[in-house]
Amino acid sequence: MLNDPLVLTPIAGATRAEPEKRVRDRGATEKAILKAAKSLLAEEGFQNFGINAVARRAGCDKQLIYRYYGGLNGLVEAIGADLGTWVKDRIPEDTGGMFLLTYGDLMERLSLLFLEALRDDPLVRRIVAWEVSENTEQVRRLSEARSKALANWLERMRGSLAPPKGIDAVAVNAIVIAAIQHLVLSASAGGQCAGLSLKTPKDWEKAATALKRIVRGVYG
Amino acid sequence: MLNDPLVLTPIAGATRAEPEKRVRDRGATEKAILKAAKSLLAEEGFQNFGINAVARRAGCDKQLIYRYYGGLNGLVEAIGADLGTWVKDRIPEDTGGMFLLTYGDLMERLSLLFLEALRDDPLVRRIVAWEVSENTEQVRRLSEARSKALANWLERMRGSLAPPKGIDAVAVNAIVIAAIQHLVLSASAGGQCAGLSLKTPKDWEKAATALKRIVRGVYG
DNA sequence: CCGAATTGTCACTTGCCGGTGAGTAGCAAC
DNA sequence: GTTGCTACTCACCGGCAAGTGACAATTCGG
Repeated sequence: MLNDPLVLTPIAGATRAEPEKRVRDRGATEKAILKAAKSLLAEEGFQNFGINAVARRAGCDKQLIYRYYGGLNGLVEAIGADLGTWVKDRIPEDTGGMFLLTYGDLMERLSLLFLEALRDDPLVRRIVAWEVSENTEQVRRLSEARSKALANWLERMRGSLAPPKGIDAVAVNAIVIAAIQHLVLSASAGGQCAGLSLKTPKDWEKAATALKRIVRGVYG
Repeated sequence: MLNDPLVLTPIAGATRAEPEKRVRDRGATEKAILKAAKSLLAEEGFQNFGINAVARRAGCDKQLIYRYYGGLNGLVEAIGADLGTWVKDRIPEDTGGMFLLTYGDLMERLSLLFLEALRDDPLVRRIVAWEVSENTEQVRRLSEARSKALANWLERMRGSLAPPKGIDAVAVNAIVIAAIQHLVLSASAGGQCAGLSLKTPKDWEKAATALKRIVRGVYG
C-alpha cells in the first residue's frame, strides 16, 4: 500500500498550516452544507451545481451530503423547503399604509413589488432560469415550492378584491408575471431585453413605468 | 502495441456490415455537422451540447469539427449566422391581406405571430433559454444574432406606423416580448406558467386572448 | 505513375464528475 | 482501559468530457 497512514512520516508539523480542528457538530455541518448549496446556486447557477462543488464550498467531504441529505436531490428539496419562506422575507406583507381601492391598484403595486424582490434575489433568479431550461425531478420540486409560495402570497394580498368582470385574471396575471421574470432574467444575464437596456436605475425606471402602464391598461 | 492495425486479422469480412463507403466531401460533412448541431441543440438543450455529442450525432469524428469550425465556438457562430434568416422562414412578411390601421392593430398581430413562431421553433426556444441562463461568449453571439434579426423584422413590419405619443414603445414592446418568451419557455419546460396551464390548444387560446387584451390595453 | 494535399479515423492524455467502501478521529458508557 | 457509536475523511472506481498528435485512405495535379 502506498501512503499507508500507519506508516506516514509525521514531518513534525513542518509547514503544516492550522489543522483547523473542525468541531464535530452535525447540525452545524448540515447548515453549512445547505448554505453552501444556496450560495453556490445563486452565484454560479445550476450549470456548475453538483455534489463535488457543494462539498468544496462547504469545506467538507461530499460523503456527508449523501449521509445528511441523501444526495443532491435531497439537498435541492431542502432548498425548496427554505424557498417556501421566500416571500415572507422579501416582500412586505402590508401595503405600506396605502389603501388599495381597486384591483388595478393592487396589481400595479404587486407587480412592482415582485419586480423588486426578484431583482434582489439571485438565488430565486437562478431557480427561475433553471425552471425554463430543464425538466428534471429536481427542478420540478423547486418549481413547485416556488409557485406555491407565490400563489399563496398573491392570494393573501388579494384579500377580498375581485378582478373586473369579463377578464381572465389568471391568464393576464400569468403573462404579467412571465414578463417580469423574463425581464429580470434577461437583465441579469445580458443587461438588456429585446433592445431595451436594463443596467442603470434609470433604465429600470423606464421599465417600471411601462409595466405600470401595461397593468393599468388591462385593469383600468 | 495492442490493436496494431498492421497486424489486425482481417476475418474475411465475416459479420462485417456495409463498410458504408463514406464519400469524401468536405462540403457535405460541414453541412452534416451544422445540421447535427442545430438538431442536437433543439432537442437536447444546451446542457448536453458539446463537441462529442455533436460529432456522435453527425456520425463523424470530432476532429473534423475542430478543423472545419475551429471548435464549438465557431460552430455556434455558424448557427448564429443561420439564425439571421429565422424570421424570414418562420413569419409571413405580409399581414395576410388585412389592413393595419393603427399601431395597436399592428402590435396585436405581431405579438400573436411571434408567439406562434416561437412555439413552433424548438431551436430558438432553446437559445432563448440559454440566453437567460448563461453569459458566455457563445451565448452572447447567438443572442446578438437573434436580437438583430428580431429588431429588423419589427422595423420592417412597422412600416410607417408610429406608436401613440407619450408611450415608451421600446420599453412596452420589450415587456410584451419578454412575456411571450417566458410564457413559451415555461410551457415548453413544465406545461404551465404561474398557475396558468399551457398544454392544450384551449389553454393557448386563453393565453392569446389575455395577450391581446394586454396589448390593446396599452395601445388602444 | 508519383507525390502531395485533402479528408477522415483512431488512440491517447488530462481532468472533472458522481458514487462508494473502507478507514480515522472524537466522545461517552461501562 | 476497551467497547461502541457517531462524525468525518480518504482513496479509488468507472465514465465521459475536451482537446491533440499521429496515422490511414482517398483524391488530384503534374
